[in-house]
Amino acid sequence: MIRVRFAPSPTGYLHLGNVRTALFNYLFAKANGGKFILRVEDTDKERSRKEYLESQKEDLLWMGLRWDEGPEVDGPYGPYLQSERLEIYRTHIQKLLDEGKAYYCYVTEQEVEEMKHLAKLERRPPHFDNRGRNFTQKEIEERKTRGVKPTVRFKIEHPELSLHDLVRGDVSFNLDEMVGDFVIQRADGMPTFHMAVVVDDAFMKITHIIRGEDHLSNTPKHILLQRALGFPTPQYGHLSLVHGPGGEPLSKRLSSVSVREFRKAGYLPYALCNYISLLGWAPPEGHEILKWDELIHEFDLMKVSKSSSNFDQDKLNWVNGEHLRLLSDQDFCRYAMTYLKIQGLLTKDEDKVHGILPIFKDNIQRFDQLPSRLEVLNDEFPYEEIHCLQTPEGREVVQAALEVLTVQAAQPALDYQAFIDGIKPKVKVKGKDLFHPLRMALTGKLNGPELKRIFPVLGMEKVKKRLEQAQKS
RNA sequence: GGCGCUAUCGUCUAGCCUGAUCUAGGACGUUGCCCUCUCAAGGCAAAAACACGGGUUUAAAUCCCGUUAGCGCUACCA
Repeated sequence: MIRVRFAPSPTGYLHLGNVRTALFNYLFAKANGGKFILRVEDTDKERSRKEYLESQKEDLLWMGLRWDEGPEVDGPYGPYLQSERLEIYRTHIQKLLDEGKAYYCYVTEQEVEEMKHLAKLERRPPHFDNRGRNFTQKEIEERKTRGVKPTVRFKIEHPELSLHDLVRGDVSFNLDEMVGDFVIQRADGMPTFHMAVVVDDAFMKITHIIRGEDHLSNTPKHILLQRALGFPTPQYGHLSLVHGPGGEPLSKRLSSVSVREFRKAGYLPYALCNYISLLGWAPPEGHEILKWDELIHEFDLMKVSKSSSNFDQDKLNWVNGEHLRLLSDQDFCRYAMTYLKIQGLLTKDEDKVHGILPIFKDNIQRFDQLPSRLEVLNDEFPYEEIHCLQTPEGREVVQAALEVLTVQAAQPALDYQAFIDGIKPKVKVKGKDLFHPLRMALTGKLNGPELKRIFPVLGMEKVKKRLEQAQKS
């Protein structure tokens, strides 16, 4: 049974890079009949915040990435918040201590800083020199009386290590050149990330660890820890990082790529997933627009690119537009209404909005373009471009349209084709010069759905009123 | 600085492992044309890339070495 996890720390909002990792985990699990687990890495008391945790869960759910085990869902290996698992880490740290694989280190944080500083000056690799390993009993006593609180460090004994990474292939490390003995328990008694991850992944029976490339250099530490504790080593897959449009690394500060912003902008969640999947991966058949089920079926972790990629808003917009067009009118309305309601943008009569929504389907890429489109329903609206109404030709068109209306007034329903056919012989212009003033007069905009479709929803009375309004401009 | 990772059109990528089928394919974007009595949507077409330098080979985008550039890690953050 394949078991994967997504393990965010609640120190900010989820962004494109985070959810890509989550998505790839999810897709990998689902394609293989496995389980997707959510674990919260909140051992950093300073930076972890409850509101971030809530927003992260909310965003994940919105994306459609429902976890099989985790907060609120539970499962056989909980709890799923690291802050509630402290006892488990403690016993394992004790075990390492008892077996001499780790030791209390009385070197202060300040000393470590100095060491690093000095190393930098001397142009040496700035890593810990393991001095705490060899303190005499006297030195330790002396430091204890000074009030020094010890950390626990893991002894690195076998620094040579290589692994086969699911996405990167064979990778090898020599820890001697990278780091010294590393901290597994802080002076305040809290476990560090390395300790917690290793213990949790083992206890939660994680088989595949799919995470960002930023963890690649941590992996040897984790493997060493697993060996020392007698845990199996899971399969690793390190995903390349996603960068911003300019090639700069994505950071939590860039709110423009946070899931919340995408949600606000009116993207379809699975369109977003579809786009994200395209970052570093290409569907074998070349069809890039994939429905949720197809995505699960086609996605292949082994085919994910090793190099990092840049986020491209234009392509996301295109993907979303394509998905919008794939929707039935009914579904389009449902999604659109939900969006408008949640974002508090539904300021007009619900039935009216509902009735007109489908005509915009071919015309928008995201739902946040809807409010502007819906202005057609207003009794008054600004003209986006008044110029075409003020030219002699423009006035002629409006005038002619009004004349046709009075002639047709006797008829029960306004017929679009008859309306246009009526106007044509009365004016010299045609094509663009004919339709632009009409569109402007009726909708106030340069573009939008076909006039043919706008016409019936407006009705005779409104059309007439608008033309008269345009005449005055 | 050390260690690790990466390198194909502006962007996302196919091809690389298993050299010849690559005058390098697709998609977004861009430009042009068509469709429609308008914009958009749709259709068609064009411009656009193997980072650089050395090898190996009859033959290299593909294998090897080096250079350059970017990124990551180098925390008592995760």
